[in-house]
Amino acid sequence: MSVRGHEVVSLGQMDLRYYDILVDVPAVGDRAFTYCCPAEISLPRGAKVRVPFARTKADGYVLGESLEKLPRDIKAIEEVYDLAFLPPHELLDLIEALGRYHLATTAAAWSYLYPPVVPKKSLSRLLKEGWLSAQPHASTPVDDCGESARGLGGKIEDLPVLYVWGGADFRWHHYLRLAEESLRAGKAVLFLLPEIKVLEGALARLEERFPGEVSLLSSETTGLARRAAWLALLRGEAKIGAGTRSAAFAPVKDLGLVVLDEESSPSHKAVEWPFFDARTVALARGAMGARVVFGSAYPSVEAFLRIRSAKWLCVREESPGPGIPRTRIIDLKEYRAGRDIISEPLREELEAAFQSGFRAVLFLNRRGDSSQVSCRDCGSVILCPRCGVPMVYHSKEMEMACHTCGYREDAPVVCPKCSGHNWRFSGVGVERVESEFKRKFPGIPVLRLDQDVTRKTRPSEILEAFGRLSPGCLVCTQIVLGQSQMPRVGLVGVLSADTPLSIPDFRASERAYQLLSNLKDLLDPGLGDRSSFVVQTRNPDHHAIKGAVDGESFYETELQMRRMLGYPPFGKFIRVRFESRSFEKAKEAASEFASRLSKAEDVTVLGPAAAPKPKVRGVYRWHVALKGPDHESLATECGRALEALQRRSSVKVLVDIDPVQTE
DNA sequence: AGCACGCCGACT
DNA sequence: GTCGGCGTGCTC
Repeated sequence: MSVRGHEVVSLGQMDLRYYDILVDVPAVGDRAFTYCCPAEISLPRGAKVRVPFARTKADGYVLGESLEKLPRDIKAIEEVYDLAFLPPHELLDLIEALGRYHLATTAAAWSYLYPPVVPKKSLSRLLKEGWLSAQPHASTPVDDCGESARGLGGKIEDLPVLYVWGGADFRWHHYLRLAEESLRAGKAVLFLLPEIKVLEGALARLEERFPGEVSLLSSETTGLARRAAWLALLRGEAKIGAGTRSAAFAPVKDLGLVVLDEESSPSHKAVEWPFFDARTVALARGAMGARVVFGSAYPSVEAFLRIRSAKWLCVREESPGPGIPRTRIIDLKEYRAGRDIISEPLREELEAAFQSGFRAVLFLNRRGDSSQVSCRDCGSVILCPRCGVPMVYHSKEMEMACHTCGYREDAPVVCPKCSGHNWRFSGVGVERVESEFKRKFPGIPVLRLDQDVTRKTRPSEILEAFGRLSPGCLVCTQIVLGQSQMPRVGLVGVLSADTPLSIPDFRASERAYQLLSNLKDLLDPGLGDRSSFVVQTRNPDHHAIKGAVDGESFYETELQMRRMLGYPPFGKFIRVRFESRSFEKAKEAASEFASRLSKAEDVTVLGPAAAPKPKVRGVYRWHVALKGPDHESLATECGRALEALQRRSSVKVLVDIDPVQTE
């Protein structure tokens, strides 16, 4: 037995044990490697260890004792992470199955079962401190998760859910009622919120009802606090956990209830490999006996279908009834007052609102002044040198900014290509809206809320100032949504509802519907029909726009279209992204993958195409989307095609099962 | 992920 | 002739 270099323990004379270990290095897949450690140290399945791997170190997870001894040098485990954090057996099984579902490695999936900062000890220290006292779950598998769930059993989508459909107060009334019920039965509760802002709001409600009892699992809380919360829930010392996406994995003991709020928020889905979705994780945990509750004011199309087909149980808030805001769709094809973005009918609506002393919100989901600056002489567009997307002009700072990577530079005076100095500014952003508003309503105070303003001022300050205005106007981007301090207003004007519709994504309509509905909810319900919702669009007949204005006709139309095209929830969808520093390589790999799959039965191949962000920080992105009738066959075909694809270290492959956002 | 091994183009 | 490019493969 040779142990090279400056090893901490000399294993030369010792009795050894061998373990099969899954190293958390995506490129090696689920292949196990054998490592050794002193025979006194026994490691249970799922134990997290640090091992030497290639010329570096890697984290790994114990699969079990190795039966066959390899006829070669076997390296020793270097460190062992505190076994107090060992997840229960059933959860390891479940998350392993979830990893397979996502075509991810088991190690990558299991890594989510540990908080980010876990103390670890070297082998020598473990031997000195007396190992056996330090292993709580090693010999006693945790038993309290109801019937042992062998993986996922059936299909994830078929697991039962209670859906709470309504406004925030209505939802939380039910959430808290169900939580109390679960706690009374001695079972723990896990709350999942889409993002940190929403979590803070939820925490206020939770703290009011369960003061001092809520353990925060948010990735924003520091490593140590999160570790303590994690451990308390794992040991059953704490009974209520709350957090964002990654908290869905928290190994809570005796979990009786998982509440996932704002079900339709895309933030529940990770944007990085392996693209886990908190909704899927929550559903999976239902397979271990926890009750799963989803809620939203505007369910996703998938959720709507399951509710309607009675697969999921639903409690729904009664509609508010009288006092519905006046709504108006303005066809921009008719009212195009030159280059102005505030149309004449919208101007009139605003004037009327201001005369009543109301506040108004003008929404446009684009920052800056002009989304594209091009040279009138040679036609060249100013592009980000790193991302290749058009840069946006910000007049106040006289800067060009890349909204993909954040790169900024001074606005050019002369064209770098032809030395011309006649610039064309096209596309409108909120900064242009602000200046146009000032011109049209010189007497009305106006504030702007977007990512650029928030770099210097906190949103809460701006919203507080806005709340004191009467009348007043707030020109804003998406950032207003979910701001807890947002004052209610008498008018909401959507300057263009078309941007979200033009995104090449089958969920574009759904997102536009959600966005418009959420914006409509900024209106003061107390004002009833004195408040108004005004939408400017070039697609006045689009079902997403009509749906947001007159109720939920949206879902029926959208379901029909999705059924016709075989999109979710009527079919399964996988997106595979190919990344490379070389444009050609990324494209080549995507093309080869696509042509390989074009022969497969029951698979529709979309693409290859350059990804919506075709180049990010110097890396080119191509993607291929796959459509098929069920997950099993689609994932199998996808996995097979990827294996057959010749390995190119210069191309990174990222598989996204059930993609939500397309990037 | 790193890092070596190996096979084709510019150069002392 | 060699130096060095990175494409390919391996890591217990």
